[in-house]
Amino acid sequence: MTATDAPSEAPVPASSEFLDAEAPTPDVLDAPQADEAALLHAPVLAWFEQHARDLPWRRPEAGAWGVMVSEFMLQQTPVARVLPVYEQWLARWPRPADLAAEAPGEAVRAWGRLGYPRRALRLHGAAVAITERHGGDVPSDHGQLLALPGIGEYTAAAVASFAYGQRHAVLDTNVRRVFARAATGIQYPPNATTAAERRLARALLPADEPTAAHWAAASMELGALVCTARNEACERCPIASRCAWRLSGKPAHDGPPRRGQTYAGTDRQVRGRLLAVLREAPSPVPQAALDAVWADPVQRARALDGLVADGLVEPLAQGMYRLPTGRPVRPATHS
DNA sequence: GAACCGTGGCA
DNA sequence: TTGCCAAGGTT
Repeated sequence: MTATDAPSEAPVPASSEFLDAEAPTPDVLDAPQADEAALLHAPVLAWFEQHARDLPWRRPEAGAWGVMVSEFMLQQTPVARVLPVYEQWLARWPRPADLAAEAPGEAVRAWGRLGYPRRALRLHGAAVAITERHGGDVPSDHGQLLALPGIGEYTAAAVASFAYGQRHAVLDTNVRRVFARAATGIQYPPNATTAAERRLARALLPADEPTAAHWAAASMELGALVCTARNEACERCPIASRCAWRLSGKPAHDGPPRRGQTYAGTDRQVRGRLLAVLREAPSPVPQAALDAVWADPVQRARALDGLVADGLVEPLAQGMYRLPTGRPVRPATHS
């Protein structure tokens, strides 16, 4: 029997077919598939026990809020740069309500040079929503997490799993790369996350809830420390003997080039310079101070308009600008 | 789905 | 020196 002639039944090809991301995937794994997946779990979990980094958001005292803050900061930003900002952030705003009580501009300022400052604004917005809608406690429900600003599929699953021990497929760039290599046998995952990857991640998820939560953290850590994008360290990999990519001779990536980002000369660079001026200024700055950071007036104006539209900058009267206060600027009225 | 959104370290 | 890469989300 094959998957093609009996779609209503679970496909039962030989081992390794659980790796076929294109095959119809049953909700419940049949025994051979489950066994195959289980062979990966124990080595990775044991490796994690030995090699997991002692990161502050993994300590019990971090709580769900600490986990959530770390996830926002870690979106596209390396751990090493997050660490100091994370510590200062949690010391200053130990609970969501503490951040919610602040002006959003203070969150943008404290964000420093982590990059993508809209994340700071969204984290502030999430803190406000948590304070207003969830009694000040980070929700544990995946759907409620997903409804918060700045939280997408990955972050909702990560918070639910890491903070609350729930069973979710946590598909970040590290896990996607580990699965692409170990299970699918290719060097790099596709540019955008595919339905096949989600199916595979669900198929590989341990059935037991706490084990699934550990698996999520362990598979991610393996991608971050061993199965990295450039110099994979197969000699330190606990599942090297089962890695489809390695066993097939590590064929080079062939698909479309992985998207590169240009930066120099873009609006993003101009936005970054403009916001840096405002972050470092304790009080509103004049237009002239912003004009100094970029020569092209057209691009400069476009970037500043974008920042205002995004809510990252608040224009005042007399050509003055500042980080957002969160309170509407009182319109000049007569009275 | 593609484009856009920062910043800095490293091979 | 420069392109690649980093615990993504939103439009």
